[in-house]
Amino acid sequence: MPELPEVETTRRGISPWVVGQRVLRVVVREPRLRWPVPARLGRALSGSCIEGVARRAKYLLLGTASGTLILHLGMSGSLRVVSANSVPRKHDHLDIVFVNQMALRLRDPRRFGCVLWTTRDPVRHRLLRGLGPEPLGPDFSGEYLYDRSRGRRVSAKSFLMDSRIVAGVGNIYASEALFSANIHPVRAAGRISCGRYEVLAEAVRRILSDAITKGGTTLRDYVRSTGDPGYFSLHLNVYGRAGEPCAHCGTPIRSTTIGQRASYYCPRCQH
DNA sequence: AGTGCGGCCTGTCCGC
DNA sequence: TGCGGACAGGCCGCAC
Repeated sequence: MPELPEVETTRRGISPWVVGQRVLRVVVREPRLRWPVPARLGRALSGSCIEGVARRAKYLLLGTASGTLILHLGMSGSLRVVSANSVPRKHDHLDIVFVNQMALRLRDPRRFGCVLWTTRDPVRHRLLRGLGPEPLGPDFSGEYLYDRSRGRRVSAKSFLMDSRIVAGVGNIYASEALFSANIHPVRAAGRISCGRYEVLAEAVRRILSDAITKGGTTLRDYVRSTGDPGYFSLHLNVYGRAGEPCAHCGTPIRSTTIGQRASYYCPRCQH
């Protein structure tokens, strides 16, 4: 499942292969993603150069002179750079074929991802305009979380996963960051001190940054004719470890459901 | 406004 | 061994 670090690693992995390339055509084998792939995509992109690949939250933004391709990998999406004539496998839904006979190929078995086109400033697109600050950007801090959380009764975990509060913190990283900051995931967001939010914000930054650094070793996997990008394995302290001893105190890790999401925490360390 | 939840999908895992 | 069913999971969009 691509979380923010995987999306950032994907961005870095494909950038050298697509930036500056001219689009020859777009091949859509399966338009039924989360939203239908726009029929005008081929017309819009063909003949244009990809000028840059940016990221906002977990959205990838491929910029051209006339508009921006907005791409989300959903739960199961991946991008590879392949030879344009390589045979697509099952779930290879879309190719952006370049003049140099390479192609950017989207694979997404569960089709929770999306491919959209906008001619406006992409950050004003309805999917992006309401997003909170980037967790690795300058506007994200403990003080910011503290200010936004006053009066809020939602759980700390739901608060941290609310993309309007901070963009792109997924289920795994929310559990891990809360564990690192010793904050119980169901504690009301409005009842956490500024100092504890400072620790939490720093934990979010550190955990995401470490994961991106680890992803750097897999960059070459984004370019090959077969196989998938190898998502890196993280060292996880609590996620998926129900029943296992806490690394700090040995108490068995517990799992519960918060906002319909699996959540993991140490009942002794987190409060 | 804040909060909770339904729904979209398929691969994987479990029990029979 | 094969099969059906439950489940996971990002996140939008709706209902209250």
